[in-house]
Amino acid sequence: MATTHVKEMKTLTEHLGKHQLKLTRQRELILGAFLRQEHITAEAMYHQLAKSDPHLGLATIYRTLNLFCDAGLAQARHFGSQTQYDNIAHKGHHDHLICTNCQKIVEFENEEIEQLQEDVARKNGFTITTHRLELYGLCSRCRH
Amino acid sequence: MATTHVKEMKTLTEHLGKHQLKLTRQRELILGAFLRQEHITAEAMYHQLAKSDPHLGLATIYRTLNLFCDAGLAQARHFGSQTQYDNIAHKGHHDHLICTNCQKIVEFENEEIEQLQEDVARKNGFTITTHRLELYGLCSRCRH
DNA sequence: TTGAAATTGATAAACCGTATCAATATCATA
DNA sequence: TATGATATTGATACGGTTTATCAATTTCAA
Repeated sequence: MATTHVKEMKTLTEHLGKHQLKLTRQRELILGAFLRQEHITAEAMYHQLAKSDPHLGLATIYRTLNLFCDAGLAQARHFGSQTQYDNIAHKGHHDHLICTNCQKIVEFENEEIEQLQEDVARKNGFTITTHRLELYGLCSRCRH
Repeated sequence: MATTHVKEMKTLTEHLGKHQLKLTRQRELILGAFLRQEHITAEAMYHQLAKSDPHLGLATIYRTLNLFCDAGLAQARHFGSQTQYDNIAHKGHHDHLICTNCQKIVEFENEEIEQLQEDVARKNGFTITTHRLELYGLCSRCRH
């Protein structure tokens, strides 16, 4: 973790410093695990990290993932009854096409749409830091 | 209600007939209230209808809004920790600009973006039934 | 090294939506 | 219109997800 995610680690420590928060073993551990994924739920991470640290509590994972959201490293997305925490770095400019029948997810990128989003934001006096675009429907297989 | 929402009433009764379901006083009442809004939560409707019918149960409202989804009159959308039921008739109006500092939400609609979304979906063999577009950033007041 | 303050783990509680079930309302049929 | 099979309702228990609580522990500035 230490050598591969220097940038994200810096983003986190800067956020911590700015808000009088502390860097803990658990936060480092969770950050390392989080950055390895594109998106994950708190529950999934709980099971995944049980091997590394059997005493790591679920509440700590929720708290930490929410902290990552505050720090701008993660983004919470409510899907069904659960919350997915998206890795901002991995996400980049990928938007999603999601099949509501088989749950298949196709990533896409569209520069024209991004541009129009900027236009909309500017017209309303907003400065965009991130966005989320999800198209729900049926994939070709499930339509039949 | 009776005279203004004839079309939606027909859609509902057709769905009811097709599935051996019955038209009840509660379903009529909830339909009338629902069609007056662009989107609403079950909880909000519960309080809103308490005046018209103090004994109307929350479970009935959930059941009925889900029924409207099945009938194609409504669409459920997970927003924050709650479920918003969108009025299909008003569809296309539920994209959002969200200020990450003050939580202000501005709704917008952009026909060009919608069109491009259709293009992307078609290229990937998808048929879109709904979508979610949220732009996160700072509003003009919070940027300063 | 010290100690004020933040964090943790365990778990209780809150929250949202669904399941259950006896009582009631609907509506096709006679 | 009256009947009765069946769908619906309201009240509430329940289940899953996330947050709040709090004593014990850890962090880190001085």
